[in-house]
Amino acid sequence: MIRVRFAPSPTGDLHIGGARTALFNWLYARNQGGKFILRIEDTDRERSTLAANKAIFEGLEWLGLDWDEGPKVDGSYGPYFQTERLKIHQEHIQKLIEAGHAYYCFCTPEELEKKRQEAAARKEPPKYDETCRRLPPEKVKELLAQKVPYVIRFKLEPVGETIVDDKIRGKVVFKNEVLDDFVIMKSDGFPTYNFACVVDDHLMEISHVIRGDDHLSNTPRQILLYRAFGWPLPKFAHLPMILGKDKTRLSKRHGATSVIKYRDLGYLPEAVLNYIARLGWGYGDEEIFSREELIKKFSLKGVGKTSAVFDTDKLNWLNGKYIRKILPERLVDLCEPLLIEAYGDHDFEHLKKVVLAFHDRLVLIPDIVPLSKYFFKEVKEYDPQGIEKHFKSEHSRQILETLKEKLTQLESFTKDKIEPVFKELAAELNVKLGIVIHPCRLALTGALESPPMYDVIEVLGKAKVIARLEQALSFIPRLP
RNA sequence: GGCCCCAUCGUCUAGGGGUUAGGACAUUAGCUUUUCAAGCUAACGGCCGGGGUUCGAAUCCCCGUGGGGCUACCA
Repeated sequence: MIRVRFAPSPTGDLHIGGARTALFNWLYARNQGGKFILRIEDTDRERSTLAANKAIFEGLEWLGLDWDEGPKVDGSYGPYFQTERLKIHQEHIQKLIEAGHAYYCFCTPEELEKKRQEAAARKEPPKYDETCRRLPPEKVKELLAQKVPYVIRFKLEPVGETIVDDKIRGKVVFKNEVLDDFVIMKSDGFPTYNFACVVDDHLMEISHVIRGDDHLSNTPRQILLYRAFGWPLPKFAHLPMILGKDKTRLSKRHGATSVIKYRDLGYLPEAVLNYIARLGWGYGDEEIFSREELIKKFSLKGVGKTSAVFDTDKLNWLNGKYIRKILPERLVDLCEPLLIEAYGDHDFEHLKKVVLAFHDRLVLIPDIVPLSKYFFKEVKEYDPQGIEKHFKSEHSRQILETLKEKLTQLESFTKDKIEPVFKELAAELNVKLGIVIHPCRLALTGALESPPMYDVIEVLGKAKVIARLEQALSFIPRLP
């Protein structure tokens, strides 16, 4: 049985990088018919917050990455919050101590920091000097009795090498002598990442550890722990990192990095999902993948080794693609609250027509607000360039005048009835259609660009159209 | 500093000894004679450098360079 997990630490929103890791795990599980497990690594008591927990669930849920076991979903391998597994971790730490694989260390952080600096000054690797590893048992007992704060360190034999057999990178060899006696339990009694991760992955029977590249260097330490326990190794797969424009690790400096922020900016979850799937993964020449296609086509073989730069332009393109694909009702649902917020309550049928007029031209959902302004607000001013081009020309006044008359006479105010009016007028004046349309567009919208003219006229409605033509007609004579 | 990973257009990627090095985003141009988008077409643009191996290297090997990661009582 394939069992994979996403194991974020709740110290902030779900980041793009984390979301991509979650996605690849989820895809692998779904593709292989395995289980996707969510485990919250909250052993950093200082930085973990409840709000961050919620934010992670929210991000995953928005992307539709459902987990088979984890918080809110029972499984038989719980608990899924690491801090609730404290007893389990402590028991395992005791086992290692008893087996002679771990020991108490009473060095203070200050002492360690000092030693590190000294080592750096001597240009030596800042390894732990094993002071406490050599403490006689009586001394240890004494210090424990005196309640001197301590951590537990893993007793690492600095000989031989540890090979990480990675599904993406192949065999990676680490000499054990470059490692040191790392801490497995902090002085607050909580396990460190490397320890808790190993114990939980084993107990939860995780078959594949798929995680970011930044953990590759941690893997030999973890493998040594598996060995000390006598446990079998899971398969490892280290994903390439996601970088910002400047090729450094993606962070707040690069703008929006939290998945939820992308929702708030007006991106569609399927667009974000599609985009991050293509970061580090490819499938021939294909670019657009539905969730189902992603599940069908995903494989670890398709995952590359090179880090990827997050490119907002391409995300935007995808978002536009997906917006054009979604059902009208959904687009209306997405736009309605934004329009109401900007322009107040409006008749739903009218609002619906406005939104659909822009279906082809949105990149981000909130684009609807500025684009549709003239459907909700009066036209207060005209584009200056437009005035020059379309209000000062030979026929502009006559055109608007005639349009007003002809449109006033129209019984039904629909596209198919509106179109002939323009065609006839252009023919009468012997000018191109644009000559008639441009001044009209400016008069009705104040702008140089809009959806197709007849659509705008129909949606605007007769009363507003006539009123705006009159407004323009009284404006033009006042022009210098 | 030590150790580890990585290197194809600006960006995401396909290709893994013999290809005109393919696609996508972005950019530029053209077409859509109602604008702007959308759509379509085209152009621009790349195998980090140096050594090998080979008849032949973007592809395999080594070195260099560049970028990233780890080296915490963070995960």
